Amino acid sequence: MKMSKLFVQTLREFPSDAEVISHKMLARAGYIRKLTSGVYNYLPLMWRVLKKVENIVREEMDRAGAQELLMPFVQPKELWEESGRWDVYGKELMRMKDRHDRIMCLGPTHEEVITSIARDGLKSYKQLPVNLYQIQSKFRDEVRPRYGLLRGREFIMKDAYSFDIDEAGLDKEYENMARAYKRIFERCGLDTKMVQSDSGAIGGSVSHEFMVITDTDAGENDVFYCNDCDYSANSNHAISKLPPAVVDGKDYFNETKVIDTPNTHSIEELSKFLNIPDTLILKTLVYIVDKKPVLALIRADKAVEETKLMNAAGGIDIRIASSAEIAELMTEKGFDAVPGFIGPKGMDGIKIIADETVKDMKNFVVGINETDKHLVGANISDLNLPSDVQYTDIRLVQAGELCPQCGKPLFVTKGIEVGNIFKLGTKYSKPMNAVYLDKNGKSHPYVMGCYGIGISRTAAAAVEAHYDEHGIKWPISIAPYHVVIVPVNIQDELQMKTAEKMYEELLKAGVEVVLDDRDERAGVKFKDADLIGFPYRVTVGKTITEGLVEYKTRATGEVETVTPETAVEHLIEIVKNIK
RNA sequence: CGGGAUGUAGCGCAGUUUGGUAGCGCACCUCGCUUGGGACGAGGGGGUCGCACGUUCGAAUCGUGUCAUCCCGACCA
Repeated sequence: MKMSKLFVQTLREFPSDAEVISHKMLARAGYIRKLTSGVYNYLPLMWRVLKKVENIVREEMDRAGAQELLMPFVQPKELWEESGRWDVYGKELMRMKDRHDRIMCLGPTHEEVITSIARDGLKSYKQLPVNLYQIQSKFRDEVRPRYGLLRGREFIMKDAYSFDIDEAGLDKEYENMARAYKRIFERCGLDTKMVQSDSGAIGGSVSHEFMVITDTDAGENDVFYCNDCDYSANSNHAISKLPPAVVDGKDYFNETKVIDTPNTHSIEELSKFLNIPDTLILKTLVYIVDKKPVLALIRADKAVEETKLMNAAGGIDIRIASSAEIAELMTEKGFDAVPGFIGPKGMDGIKIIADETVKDMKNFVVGINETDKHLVGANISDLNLPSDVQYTDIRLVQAGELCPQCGKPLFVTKGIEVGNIFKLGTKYSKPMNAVYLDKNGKSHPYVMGCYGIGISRTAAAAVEAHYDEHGIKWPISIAPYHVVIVPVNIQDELQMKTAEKMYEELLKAGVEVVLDDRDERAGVKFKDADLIGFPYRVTVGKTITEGLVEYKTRATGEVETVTPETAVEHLIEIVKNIK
């Protein structure tokens, strides 16, 4: 490709609306252009990168035994009603009507469609197992798209779905996919950590996410991990053992009684006022899960993990209640307390979920729905709670708590989720009546798994992982081109001739090469080469009179002076060895 | 959906307070000069000032409304 014809416009400055590195770099270097919020044009350089990522994914999926197909982007409402997700998927599902007023949606994921395909085509146990995948655009109407390609509304995803006769088959395929994923991300130049996670709207029991670890804002997930064993989990799923703490208040309270605690609206104020550790306070939080109030009880030094709470409540939407909603709830129950004094006592009819660690608390302090008062020296039995209180893990893990597997302290870091794998079981096959016949002619629902990789997000994550102040440093496996040849002065006949000769030879050898034939000063070409992120740069300058060119490696900054022939040989060798 | 901010040329911005011919830098076109880290000079093209309504002799500027975009909090590849 001649640079003069390459469709790219680099910018002198970062666009003002870009926040994270990958967005800034990709926009400034002319890879992407925003069309509307969360929706991007992939310009020629970007499209080359995306195709490379796709091809790596394709090769590894095929190698793992999966088969590629392509499903429609537009899907009918009826299919989503079959799985039951039409009513639960929420506003991320972009819904619309066609000209006949039939209700349709844009595919945010394809479990329904693939299950409908499978049930038509997979009738016998002899046909199983099968793993089908596609690489396609998805649309999720995110509440707040941001960070460029990292959280777009329209994005490219590889989604695979496996069908097995039983759990054992699924387990095997799950491991198979986990291995394939590891290879895929390695080939894309990304270090990933496979962590346990919540399975969210996709559903199912077990799931893992592949995280690119980062210390920047681009990592939207908190990942807890252990240095002494292999435990690691997304914060929405992480569990821990707690280090010892004061949970029995017998040294502080010798009887159970209501006392005045004026103006103690926060845990901090309350523990200071009573001069007790906050581990002795039972905190009550009001959440709204699927429009209904839920009380969450937890030791006051700990925070609630909302996803866990939502799952425990069996909901699909959760948020903390507003003070107006709390006031309304108090009125409804005949109380007159403000936040800070809310408690579970007398809240019959409201769903109450307590963190399991609450069971260990004795002689603690708790709100009793009376402003400026608390009950001290209390035990659960004093609260007359309804019998259906759930005790389960709803606690947000904090760094320093202990690993659930080996008991050593946990660490926290941020991660970009580039892929995930789910064990779906029969979540879709059952309601959609997708069954096969076994040896005895008996029908069973398929046992399914699903496996996603964000193609566009993976490319963006690669930029987050490989850049410097001058621009992108693509791993060669996914770089848009392998090398740029820069003749310093295109009016210099020898320079230009040498550059063109190398260009032809590299092209012939299958090296993806750009010749910067623009009539620009060298500085401009160097700046653009760094920004765009060509893994290698060959500069043909004055030293060509001595038969030498400069050979520069973008990733390391290493510069060598070699003959054009050597440079060409090097490059051909390197490209041959790209995995 | 709450809270904050911004909409003026492809990009980055000034002008709005105090209404009066729409500007600057980069990018783009032409010519000259220059050629190893975003040179320089001269000339040029490009904008219904987000949109609508209103106030006014006159609106980028004032008012009302609306839309869009971005940032901070709950979702997910």
